[in-house]
Amino acid sequence: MPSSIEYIEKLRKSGLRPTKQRIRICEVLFNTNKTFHFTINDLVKMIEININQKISLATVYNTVHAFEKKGYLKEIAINSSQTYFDTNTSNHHHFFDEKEKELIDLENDDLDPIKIKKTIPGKIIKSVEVLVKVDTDK
Amino acid sequence: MPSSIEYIEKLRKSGLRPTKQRIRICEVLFNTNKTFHFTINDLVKMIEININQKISLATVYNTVHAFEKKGYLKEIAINSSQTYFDTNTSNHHHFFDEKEKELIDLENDDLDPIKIKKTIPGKIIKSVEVLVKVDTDK
DNA sequence: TAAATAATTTATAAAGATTCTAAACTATTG
DNA sequence: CAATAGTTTAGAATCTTTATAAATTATTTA
Repeated sequence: MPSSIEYIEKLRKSGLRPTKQRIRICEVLFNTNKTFHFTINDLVKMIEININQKISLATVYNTVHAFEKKGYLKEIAINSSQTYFDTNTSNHHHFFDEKEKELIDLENDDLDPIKIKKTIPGKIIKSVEVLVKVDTDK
Repeated sequence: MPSSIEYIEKLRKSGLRPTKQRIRICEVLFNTNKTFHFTINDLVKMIEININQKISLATVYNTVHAFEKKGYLKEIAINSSQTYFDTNTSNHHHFFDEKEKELIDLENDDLDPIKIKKTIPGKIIKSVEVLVKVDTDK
C-alpha cells in the first residue's frame, strides 16, 4: 500500500503535478493489492465515500484520462452507456456479465495466445482485446 | 440483390410488420453482396442519399435494434462515441483503425480459434469478440 | 370490405455521459 | 516572492440514445 509520498513521486516522474486531487484519486485507485474495474460513476462514488474533499466531476474525467495516457489505467472496449477502466494494466482480457454489467478478468493463462495473421499496410497493432460476453444460464 | 418482396417476406417471417420504412432500410443495408460496418449516423446519411422519403431518427434506431434482435445485424463492441453495427453476422472479428474510426473485418482464417479455458458458474458465453486496435505506423 | 385492434412511426422532449469554457486557484520556476 | 504554466472548478454545451404520446398504418376479425 503505497503512501502519499510515493504517489507524489510517481506523478512528478510522469510529468503530472501532484495536486491534492490527483493524490486522492491515486489513493482510491491504487491503495490495494487487488486491481479492479470501474466507471467514472463508480469512481465518483468511491471518492465520496473515501475522501473528505469534493473533487469536481471534470477533474475526475481529466485525471482518469491523464492516468490512462500515462499507462496507469486501461480503458476497456465494451458497448455500454458508460466507459469502463481497469487498474490492471497488464496484458489480459475480459468477461462482461451482461446481467450484472460487471467485468471479470480473463487471465492470459485462460486463453491461448492470439496470433493475428493479417496485417494492414501502414498500420501497427496498438492492442488486442478479447471480450467474452456472458449471461445467466437458463 | 433481393427485391422488396423478399424483404417483405423476411420481415413477416420474423414477426416484424413490413412497413415502408423497414423495407427501405433493408434496401440500404442488404442490397449489396458486400457486408459493411456503420453507425446510426452513417445509416441516416445513406438513407438521405438513397431514399425519396424521410425516415425519423427514432425509427432508424428502432429498426436497427429490431434487426439486431432478429440477428440481421451485429453490434460491435468498441469504445467510441457512436455504436457500430455490422451487416456481416457471421462469426468474425475486427480491426479498428483509430485514425480513420473505421472497422475492418478479420476473417476467421486470420486468427486461430479462441478457446476460453475459464468458466463462470451459472453463466453461459453469449459471444467472443476480438478487437484489434491499429493506428498509423510512424 | 369495414371496423376494431395492435403495431409502428413520428417529432420532440428527456436523459445520460462526456467535453468544453473561462475564471479562479495552485504548484513550480527563476 | 513574483511570474508562469498547469490544474481545478462549476456550469454550459454537445452528442448519442431512449422515452413519450399522439397520429398513422398494417393486420385481424366479423
